[in-house]
Amino acid sequence: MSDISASATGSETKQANLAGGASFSPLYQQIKQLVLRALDMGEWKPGEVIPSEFELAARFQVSQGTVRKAVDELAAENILIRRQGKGTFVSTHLEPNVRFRFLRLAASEGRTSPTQSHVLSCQRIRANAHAAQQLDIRVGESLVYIRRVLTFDEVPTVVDDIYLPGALFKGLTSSLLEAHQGVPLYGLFETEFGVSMVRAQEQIRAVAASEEIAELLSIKKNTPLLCVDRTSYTYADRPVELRIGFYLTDKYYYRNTLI
Amino acid sequence: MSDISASATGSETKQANLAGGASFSPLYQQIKQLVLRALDMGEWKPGEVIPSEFELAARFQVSQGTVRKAVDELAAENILIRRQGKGTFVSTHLEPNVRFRFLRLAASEGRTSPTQSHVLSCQRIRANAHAAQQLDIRVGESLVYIRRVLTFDEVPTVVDDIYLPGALFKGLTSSLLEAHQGVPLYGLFETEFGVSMVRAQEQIRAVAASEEIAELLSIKKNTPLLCVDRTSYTYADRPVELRIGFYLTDKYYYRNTLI
DNA sequence: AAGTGGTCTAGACCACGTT
DNA sequence: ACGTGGTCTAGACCACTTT
Repeated sequence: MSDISASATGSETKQANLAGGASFSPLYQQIKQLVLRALDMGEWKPGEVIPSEFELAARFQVSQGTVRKAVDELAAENILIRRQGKGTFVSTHLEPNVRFRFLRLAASEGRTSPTQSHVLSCQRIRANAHAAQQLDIRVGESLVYIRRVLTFDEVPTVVDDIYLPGALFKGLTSSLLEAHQGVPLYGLFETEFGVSMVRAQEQIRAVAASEEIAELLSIKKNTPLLCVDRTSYTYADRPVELRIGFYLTDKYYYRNTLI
Repeated sequence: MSDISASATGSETKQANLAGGASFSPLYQQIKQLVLRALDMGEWKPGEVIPSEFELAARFQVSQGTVRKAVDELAAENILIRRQGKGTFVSTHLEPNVRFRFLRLAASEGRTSPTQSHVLSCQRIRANAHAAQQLDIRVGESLVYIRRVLTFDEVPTVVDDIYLPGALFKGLTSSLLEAHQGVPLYGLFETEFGVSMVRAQEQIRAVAASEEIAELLSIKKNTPLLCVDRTSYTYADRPVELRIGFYLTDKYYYRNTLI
């Protein structure tokens, strides 16, 4: 990124001819990466305003239009939120409107009443090979393991098994989770641990409910469930969460838009 | 859209103050709608080039930058494809790279070999209440009903039940489908019937395989399957296909990216 | 009134593909 | 050499929010 330095005047074009030689990328992509890096370093926290387009333009020595294009992409990825007249803000999982950004279950009919979350377990374990690979850590390193049940409209509907790198989530305990009842997990991760989930990849299968899961959802063994395998990433595209969810889909369904 | 008429000179701004009064929308959104309308009218067919940005700018009496923004959005929605040096093309389901744009099943391990499609049924039926509502037609109107099985790597994996408005798909018969073996259905719909699927909405559940479906997939009854309920839309956002898919997910999974 | 993002325009040059 | 999309800049005005 060291090629963002010289200033341009008049209509002199500043095409991004990198010094390194290896990879080329347009200026606005470089700006985007710089903004992402600043977000990753915690320079601006979720919910806060970032500097105006002109301030960023001055800081990075480019025109406002170039900053705009970088911010446009980050806004399209829900990482930033523009608010006309007010500024551009860092997205947060605590805002009511994007609270369930990553929960794709919708009701077959009618409303979705307030969701309830019950934590059944929160303990430290050691990473097995699969978790280590997915989370880009070493086998045997510390993990936080959380099991919880989500209840929609009084009906237990989701069992989540969540695995987090212990190094990033020091001090995450049952009592901390209990102390933040009603706060979405991803919101708590943001405020308490400075870890923002920005993107996730899911793999979905149909499975038969095990005895264990069936009991938690008050259903019969072998009831068909969605098994949703999720890996979540931060600003810097590092994987920081592994989550296996079992979704009961008789009253709710997983919705998706293909484009 | 009648407010796209007067020409602007110099730095005189042409903000989109509509005549109708009801709804306002930025110029580039109006251009986008005009392009969509042209696509819907079949002015440019899938695979063809559309006019250059400057030509479109002249046609709609706006600057090239405004056309660019409209085309940008359409390209982001995979409706148009930009090719530097060549032009902007209408997307098609026949291109190898986007052939399986709407099929989200990926292999758990390794490759996905050529998919085989076997049509089991293709007949005219009358729309029931549900289909009529979803497809925005009247109960009792003619539908084309197709049942087919998709086979991946020699393993029957998907059963699709497809419902199409008869009025749009006159002449769609088993023999026509057989005559186009190897061509994806959506590709055939484009070339033979001028119907382009541009967007789709899916609702996913886990279900137990019925006797009937189990037999088609060579599995045991009650095996858990993904049930994927899809409604597909054209350029003008009219629903033109209803599809219920049953996916066997022991070797394949449904993948999804959350942003 | 001042500051922010939102839109629109115009012109320059670059990279790619075709002729 | 030419035409296409891709990038970058600069300046104008609009709409919204806060002071």
